[in-house]
Amino acid sequence: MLVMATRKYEQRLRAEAAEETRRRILDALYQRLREAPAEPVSIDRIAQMARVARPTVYLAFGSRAGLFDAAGADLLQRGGFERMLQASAHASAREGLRGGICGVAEMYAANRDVIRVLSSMAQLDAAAVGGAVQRLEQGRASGMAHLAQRLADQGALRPDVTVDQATDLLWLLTSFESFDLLYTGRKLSVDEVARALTTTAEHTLIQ
Amino acid sequence: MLVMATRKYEQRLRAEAAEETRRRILDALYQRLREAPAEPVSIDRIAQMARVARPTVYLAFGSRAGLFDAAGADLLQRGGFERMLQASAHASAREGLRGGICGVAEMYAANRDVIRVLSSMAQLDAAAVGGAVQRLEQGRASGMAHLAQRLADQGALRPDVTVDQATDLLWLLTSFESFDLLYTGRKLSVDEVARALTTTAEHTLIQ
DNA sequence: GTTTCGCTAGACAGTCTGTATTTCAGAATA
DNA sequence: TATTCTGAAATACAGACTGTCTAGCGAAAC
Repeated sequence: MLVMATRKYEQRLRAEAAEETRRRILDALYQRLREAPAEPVSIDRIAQMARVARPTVYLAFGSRAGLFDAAGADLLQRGGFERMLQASAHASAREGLRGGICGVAEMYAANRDVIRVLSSMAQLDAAAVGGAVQRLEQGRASGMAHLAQRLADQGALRPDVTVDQATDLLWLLTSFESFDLLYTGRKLSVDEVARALTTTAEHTLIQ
Repeated sequence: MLVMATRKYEQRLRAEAAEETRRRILDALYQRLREAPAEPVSIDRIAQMARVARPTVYLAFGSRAGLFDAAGADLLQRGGFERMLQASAHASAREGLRGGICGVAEMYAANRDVIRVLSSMAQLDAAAVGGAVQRLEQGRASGMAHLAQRLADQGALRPDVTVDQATDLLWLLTSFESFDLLYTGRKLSVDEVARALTTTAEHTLIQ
């Protein structure tokens, strides 16, 4: 009791089981958001769907915000964010523009309902989603500034457009909100959305 | 008791008092949203700020959703929605395009924080804001379809742009989300936002 | 003076979050 | 196999919020 001989545990199976519990909870959240994206989400409901006790959710994610934060990070990792950045880093900045817009459109479409809720929650209550959304948007902001600079360096920008102005418009056109206004609001297909956004960017920025 | 002789009441002062109570509550809501746009809103808090008992809010607006619905309607009525529609109905469709975009930008800027919360709430929980946001968006949708048609009729559209495509882009560029991505997200001034959106619309749609 | 009505005050049920406590089953070790 | 550790369940609790109900006050309307 007084002196406890510390053992070294490897806990392979246990860590795996814990990880699998986290996955079940995250998947339950995704499922819930997909089947009812415009309804409030209760932790209790998510726990039931994951066949887990409610306190287990807090054990695994710390808080409600932690759960949504983890969902955002999970999306970032598995949702094709890498592929998107890669597409926008094409040697030709013009090609990078096309690839980047197509990339975000596909990424947004693949997880539309989940991103919809995360975005809106972040707007409504900054603390409610942890930092996941901010991190994603931060990455997008610097990515677009970089792309605008490369367009300028390669002489692709219209002469009456500054790098800052190009960054602003790219920021707008690659946002989830822009995508969703056309995809959900106007019922366009992913391809049609990508085409509309690309055409707009090219007409306004490229000479 | 059994037979109640119904009197005719004029209730001038009383109706005025009731109307003034509604106003106080709405103004308290606006104030709260402006001073803390990214925090959850409790009815109790709003009632205290309006120096009114909590049940009075329910008496005046029926429910939480009713309150937000009324706020949306109030914005529609007083927020310059009329002026905006008027501006986009200029004889020249080209001028209507410019005026419409400037009009929405000013309207959005005047009540940015309130519209921000109403929009996000509508996305997260359709029932939480009544029909106010849907009605506003419905009006904007038909307005933009109308404007696109007039641009086509007056031969102002690029030959490679259909009326539907023009409607889609106008829908995107006149949205609150587009405005706010530039205004709050990129810290542009109202004029700069209006100019960016107008330039984009003209380069992409107008020949 | 009497009636009416907007509003207050207080209490209540129900739902949600977040936390603490106890307990169990099974994995990790010896 | 026996022991120890630990992820998770079960339960209960405090606190905040919504929405509703009651009783009652005070002032306007008659």
